[in-house]
Amino acid sequence: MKSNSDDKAMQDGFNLEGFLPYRLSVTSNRVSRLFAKQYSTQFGLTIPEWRVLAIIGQFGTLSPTMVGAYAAMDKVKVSRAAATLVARGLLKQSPDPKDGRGRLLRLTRKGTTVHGGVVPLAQEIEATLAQGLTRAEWTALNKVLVKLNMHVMAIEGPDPGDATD
Amino acid sequence: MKSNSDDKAMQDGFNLEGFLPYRLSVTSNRVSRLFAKQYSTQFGLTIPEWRVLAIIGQFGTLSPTMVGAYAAMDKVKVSRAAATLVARGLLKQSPDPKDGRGRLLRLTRKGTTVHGGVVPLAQEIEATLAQGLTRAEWTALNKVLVKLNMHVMAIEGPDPGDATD
DNA sequence: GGAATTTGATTTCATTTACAACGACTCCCC
DNA sequence: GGGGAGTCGTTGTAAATGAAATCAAATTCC
Repeated sequence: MKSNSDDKAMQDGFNLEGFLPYRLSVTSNRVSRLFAKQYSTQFGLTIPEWRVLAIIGQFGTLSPTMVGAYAAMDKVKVSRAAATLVARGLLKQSPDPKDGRGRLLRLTRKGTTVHGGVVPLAQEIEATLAQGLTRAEWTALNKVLVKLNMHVMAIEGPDPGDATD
Repeated sequence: MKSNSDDKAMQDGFNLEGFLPYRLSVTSNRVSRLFAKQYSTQFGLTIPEWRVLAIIGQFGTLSPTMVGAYAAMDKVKVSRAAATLVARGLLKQSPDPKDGRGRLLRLTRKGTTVHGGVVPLAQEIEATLAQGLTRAEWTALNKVLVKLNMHVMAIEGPDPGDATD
């Protein structure tokens, strides 16, 4: 892999490498791939699926809409992820007695077991990632991401849901 | 949108909100959406397309492989983005005289013009983003993302290409 | 020098995804 | 209490994506 560093480079001041949105995308995708691979091989779960599982494990019985709100996923993705989790016996879906349109999602016994295995894996991967940064960098990164996210939300206006992966 | 904060929450110590890979994904996707919308409406370009355009604008004549290396895109995506850019007359593709398998991509006159419009838009959007953070936070974010990216590369092993969006 | 392997780029195919339409139901208001 | 508007969740469809197959040309190794 040879580079033609001088040919025409830097003719204008633009440099993709130093372009933050690009960096953000590349790093995020790389991290997501790492997770996706782990969850896929160890539990046969996609990222949307494990997010739904994590949220319901954390908050208990929830409507799909609530799951989407907590997990920053649009309703289509929640619906399909929930459908496959139900099909695999990890989630139970029942009608909402308070609202004929709504559904309620909760973990089955099996789902609880899987959730119990999934959370430690997430924390383990996160710990591996954290080893690449100092503690100060890590907490700063988290804080700045939240701040940037809120800023973009303010610019972009209302929320279409989130999280491509 | 009412919350059931106490029902069952925090039964274990896991909290998606504070989970860095999740934060990274959500913020990255939101930023990408913002860019995608701007490029789509103002230039009719997708993100892969504008990346290819930006890279070739920056470095001059390049092979698709090189474009992929600089832009962190896998070769399929480069190939398709290049094909549509060629079809729209922004790029010219020619055989590589040095290597019968290779191709060379360069900007057409029209492509140069569009590139000249695309870069300022990118910088403008970036500037808007930057307003949400202090200068120190901004540079720190960039640096930490690079560091994290390198760490994950080391863990994950060889590079399959990148950048979903 | 010629078979076997490797590499650059494209194409094919199965999967994933987003967008829009839909059916079912609730809410609001006259 | 009945009609219109809005909401919840699912499904259909068209585009985007990635993995593997393919094709052509170069490189390697007897």
